[in-house]
Formats: sequence, structure tokens, C-alpha cells
Amino acid sequence: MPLAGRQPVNAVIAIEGPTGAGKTALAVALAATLPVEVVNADSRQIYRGMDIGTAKPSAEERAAVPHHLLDIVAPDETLTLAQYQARATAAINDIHAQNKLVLLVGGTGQYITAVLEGWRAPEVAPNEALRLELEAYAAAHGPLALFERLRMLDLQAAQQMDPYNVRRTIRALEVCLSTGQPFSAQRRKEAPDFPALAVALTMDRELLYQRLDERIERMMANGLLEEVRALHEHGYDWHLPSMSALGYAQLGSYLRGECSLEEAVSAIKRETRSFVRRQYTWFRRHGAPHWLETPEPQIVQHLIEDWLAGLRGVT
RNA sequence: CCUGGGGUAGCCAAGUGGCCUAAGGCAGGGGUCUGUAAAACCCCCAUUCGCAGGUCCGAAUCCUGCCCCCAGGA
Repeated sequence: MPLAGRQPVNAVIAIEGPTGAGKTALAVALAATLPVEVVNADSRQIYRGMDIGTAKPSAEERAAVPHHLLDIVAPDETLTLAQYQARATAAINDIHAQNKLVLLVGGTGQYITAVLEGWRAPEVAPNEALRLELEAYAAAHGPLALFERLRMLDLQAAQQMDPYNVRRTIRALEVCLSTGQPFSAQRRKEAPDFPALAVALTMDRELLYQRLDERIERMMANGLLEEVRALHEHGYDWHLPSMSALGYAQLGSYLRGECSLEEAVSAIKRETRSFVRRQYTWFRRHGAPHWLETPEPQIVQHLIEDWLAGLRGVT
């Protein structure tokens, strides 16, 4: 353990990659030889009671390394990006205060990007009443009519928006209307005060898809359907953001009698694949992470140590 | 061997003489992203219709031959 004691560096190492690529296993393996704690960067593992379908780290894995930001909200609570970021920042500071390294682990590209790039989202809390009103407007007059309202308030934001994306049009309008300022003028980022290294796991696409199919079958065998049913019986509504998660949404359709179980499971597989494609657009986006096809813990460990040594040399 | 039905993208499938440089769906690929992000949205994906001729100003669509597939008959 060459780096443990001497000259600690308050760094963040992001371990990202598509679902099922082995991020959790790598994090646990690294913890055996490096002084680290994990900060979760997965938008679905934050929910209590959603364990099987989110492939949440097991009790053993959590015993092996402290994990932060797991099970922090109930499925009927929303955790916004800004709230996530605030919690993640607090956890990072906490870990650094113990002279440990942060492993930011997860497949939610937006979360990792926001932390690494120091996004400063406009401080406008969601306004449910306004959102409902704007949704109704879009339903009555069409998405383009809603988009036109944004165009008049904030031309620049409109130019960067897909006119049919009602969801994002509403958020932009929400910010414009409640601040009186254009949304496009309120998007900022501030470089974070810690050095960061991004490691991205990847894998042959065919192989990954095959492994994901198998993992989904395993989840079903491990009681995913019962987990989903229990959440619903507990009163969690299907339209909650948490219940839009892969596995939960499709099994919800089955439980509502809209399709067969077989159809639901193949929908999970299919939609998991298209999720993987969307995940990659985030990972490819922020500057050149280290892509690893076979994440040998020792190789990653050396990568991290070399990077830390470089930081010390410069400082 | 005869009769009938059919061969359009990896798969399903619309189109039966000009609006077809071929609809749609699935699968696949790429992308957007600053308070729902495992969400929402956008883009790409057959110069070609089993093959070869012919008719026609013009054919995936009509005719002839051939090759496959399916059903029934022998």
C-alpha cells in the first residue's frame, strides 16, 4: 500500500461504464489495497427497497467498503440533480477529511458529469403546479405551441432544444418564468476543488448484451417481480420517477395486465440495451477517460497510483 | 410431376403501372442533456423489390422463362 500513509491527496476517481460492466466489483477489489470509500453515482440505487432490479451492492460488498448515497430516499421522494450534487459534495468532503480517496461509482452519466465538471444548476425548485399547467397546455395545443412560448422568452435555449421534448421545454420555461431571467443565461459550471480521474469500463457490445440478458434472468430468479409487486402494494405509484426504472416499469405493465410476463421480461432486455447506448454518450462526452476493457484491479490500482504520483510531482 | 399461394432491409410487413430515388414496426447504430436522467427527446439505417429477359414514354407492380419456399393433389 504505497500511497496510504504518505502525502494524502484529496482526489476523486470516477468509475463509470454501462450497466453490468463490473463497476461495483472493481470498486470493492480496489478497496482491498487502497484507502477508499465509495460515493454512489447511480440514480436508482438511491431508493430504499429497490435492490434487486438496480443491482445494488450487496451487504457483503457494503461491509467491505463504506458506501455513501445508497438508500437515501424513499421511492416516492424525488432527489433532484442539485440535491444529489449537494449530497455527493458533502460525502466527498467527508471522505477527504479522513484522508481517503473517493471512488465515485455509477452508471448515471449526468451525475458523474455534474460532479466532475462542477455544474451549477439554476436554483429553481420544481414547481409542480406550473409543470401540470404547462403539461396541460402542451396536451391541448401541441408540443410546438409550448415550444413557441419558450422561444419568445429565451431564444437561445430554444435553439438548443428539441421542440418535441416537452419535458425539457417545461423545465426551461419553469426557470424563465420564476426568475424572470433566460434559462440559457443561468447554466454555469465551476471547476471543482479536487483533482479527478475518470476510468470507464467497457466491453464488446455483443458480450455485454449477452451478459445483461443473463443478469436480467438472474434478477427474475432472485425475486424481482416480488420486489416490484411489494413496492406497488406499499402504495408507490407507477408514475413515480423511481418506478420508471428498468425492470420496474416493465413489470409494472405486466402487473397491470397490459402484457404477458414473457413480454415484460423481453422488454426489460431490449430497453436495457438501448439504455446502454445512451449511457455511452455521456461517457464519451467528458474528456478522454481511461477506457478499460478488462478491469484488472491491479492495473487500475497502478493507474491510480501513477496518476496520484504525477499530481504530487506537480504540486 | 400437377394445382394454388408466395418470394420487398437482419426480422415482420405496406405497396398491385407514374405521387416509390419503396410506408410503418422491431432489432441495430449515433446523438442531445445544468433540479424527473435507468427519464424525455432527436437523427441514421433497401438507388432497390428472388434471378434473367420482355412489354411500355414509365414496372416492386403486367408478360415469359428459370430458381427457391409453403399448402393440397399425384
